[in-house]
Amino acid sequence: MDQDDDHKHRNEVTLREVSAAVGLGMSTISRVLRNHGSFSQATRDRVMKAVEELGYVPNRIAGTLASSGSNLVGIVIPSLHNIVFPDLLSGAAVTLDPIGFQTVIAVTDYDLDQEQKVIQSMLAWRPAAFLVAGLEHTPRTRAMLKNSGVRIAELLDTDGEGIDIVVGFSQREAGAVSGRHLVERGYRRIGYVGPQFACDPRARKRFAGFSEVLAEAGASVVETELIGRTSSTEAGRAALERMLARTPDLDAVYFSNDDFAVGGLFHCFANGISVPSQLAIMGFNGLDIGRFAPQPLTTLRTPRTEIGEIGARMVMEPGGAKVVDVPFELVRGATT
Amino acid sequence: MDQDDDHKHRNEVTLREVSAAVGLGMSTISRVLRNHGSFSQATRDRVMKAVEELGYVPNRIAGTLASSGSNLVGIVIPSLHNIVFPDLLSGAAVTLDPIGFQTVIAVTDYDLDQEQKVIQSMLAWRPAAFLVAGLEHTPRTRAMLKNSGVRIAELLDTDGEGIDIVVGFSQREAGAVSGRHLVERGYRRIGYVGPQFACDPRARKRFAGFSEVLAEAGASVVETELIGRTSSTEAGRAALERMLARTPDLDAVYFSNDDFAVGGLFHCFANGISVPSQLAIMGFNGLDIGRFAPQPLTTLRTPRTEIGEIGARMVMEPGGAKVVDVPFELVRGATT
DNA sequence: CCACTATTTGGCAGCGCTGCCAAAAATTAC
DNA sequence: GTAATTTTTGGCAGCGCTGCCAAATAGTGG
Repeated sequence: MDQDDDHKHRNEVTLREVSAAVGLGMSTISRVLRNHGSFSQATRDRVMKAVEELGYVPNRIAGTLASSGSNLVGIVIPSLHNIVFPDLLSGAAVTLDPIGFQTVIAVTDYDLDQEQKVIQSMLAWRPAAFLVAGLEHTPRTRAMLKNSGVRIAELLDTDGEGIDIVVGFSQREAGAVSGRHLVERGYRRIGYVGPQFACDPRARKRFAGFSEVLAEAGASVVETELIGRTSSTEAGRAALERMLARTPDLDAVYFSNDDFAVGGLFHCFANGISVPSQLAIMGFNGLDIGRFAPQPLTTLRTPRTEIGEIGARMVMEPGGAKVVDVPFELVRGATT
Repeated sequence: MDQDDDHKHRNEVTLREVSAAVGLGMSTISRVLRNHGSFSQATRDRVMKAVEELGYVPNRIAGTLASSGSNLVGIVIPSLHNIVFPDLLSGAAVTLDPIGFQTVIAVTDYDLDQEQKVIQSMLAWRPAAFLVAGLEHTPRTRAMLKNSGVRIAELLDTDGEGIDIVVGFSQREAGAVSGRHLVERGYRRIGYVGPQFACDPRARKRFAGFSEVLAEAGASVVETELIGRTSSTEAGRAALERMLARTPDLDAVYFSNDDFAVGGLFHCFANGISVPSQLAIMGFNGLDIGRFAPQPLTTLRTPRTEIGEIGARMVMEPGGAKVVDVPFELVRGATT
């Protein structure tokens, strides 16, 4: 029918219209709008008035094409359902908002092929910079990123080779610190609950550091439960239940994140298992939910907001490749 | 100097380069890449090969400018720290991803002026559509959105006048249903914990529906605790503690969301208050955390993922303004 | 009052791509 | 074989803006 002809030539107000209305050249209007170059105060007022009246909205697509430089920053994260990533975004926003940069967020669902796809389509918008969670990428992703010439920061993890800027902490070391804590407190028969390793390379690294420390101390990871996609209370609760059914004499369980750990804690409450005397529980991330549980959870507080903020800052600043280590902190609660 | 020349002319591969390499006109390359119009299989192969070899990444900025139609969908939400909104995004992604649309997410922090700002700057990128949480906007926002001619869906709330498409449920009615549940189960001295009303208009509407039902039943909201920004366990826990200190003889508390409610539950566990015999607790949203708590939380499961999905679908389809009501469901747990 | 320097303005090319239409090549019909 | 199609390809204008430079205007000093 005819719903299509507004598709073509919307009666969009363009610079030309504003220019005609004010009786000044397009370049002048453009300078005023960007507050760049020189013009008189009188001109400025007239332009602003016309812009207001006509409801002119600058077209950044045209602007960017002409000036080759967008105000877009691509952010690539595996999920929004793990609080870590919204926190990362908030941190980045602290840096980016005041300087007028806009974030374009893409979610990969912990899938490197999906990551490649979203990065490719973001690249088509020629972002000024990229923030990407993690160091693991397909070779093709890495190549695209390198060739693009776009500044890129990889966040959260420092165990590995980065493309340009890397901001995070050693996941391996975080796992090791957790393991050391449990060992020092005398736990020996320890279980582990975490996501499928294929899904989350950072969890895998933590587990590696963790089990290595245990081995050195003559303890060991007696039981392992690997959970599919979700980062949920349910999964943690069910995992602990299954694990205890198989091996009732565990004395501690290390959960790959606080959501799982809280699920575990719930299982204990619901089944009269006393924590930590019968079973100790340790989480990871330092979430609010764990901190204010009836028994505060022992966990590792990760500096995710700072990582977002620092990553964004570094990617916007000139300067070469760098690695920044942002420290985490072990928080002893009442569950170990 | 010449430091300018890499700024200006990155050695970007453009259609022209590909065209030269293949020995075909630019239009042909363009058609192949968009799989639009006709070309021979041989041509397609040659083009794809050259694209691969040169590492050509199409420039959508130019493409969009030329064709006036972007593949961007703007999504505006108040926060990422309340699971409701990531769920909304996931729902929208279900619709949008397969048809090749890219989401640009902006967060307003429950601030309508901020919302206006982000919508204005998104508009500069001429998105194909907008999804916005809530019906409350500044007059200016509403005007911009209307004049833009961009298709827009307002999500989550149907109590009020929408701009174009509205997908959600009646927040008022949700509050009323919750109130009715508590009244029917015999609770009379009831407290309410929720965010500052100024922050969250949807919570305000629920509260209105809730307290109206109570009033009709001769019960009433005896105590109210309003919480600042966060949607956190801590806030809920502290609020309940303060509330009970003032008014120990409450028999039920309605929390504006499950995060608060879980905080409340934690307070009860930690202080030996037995739920629901001493104090009943009701939440809102149907989060995983509440469902798998030691005592499953009574709550109202909200269809946020579906709302995102339906909203996105409607905004992409032709057709006039519509309101879609997506039903919620009361889930009776063990806390009332 | 004029030469001379700041300040403000306008014109034009072109960013990289797509839509349109016409030209060329391949295919079919007679 | 040629005429009539159909399929494939190329050329060109222009999307709305910005960068560059030249033109106009205002301001200064002698």
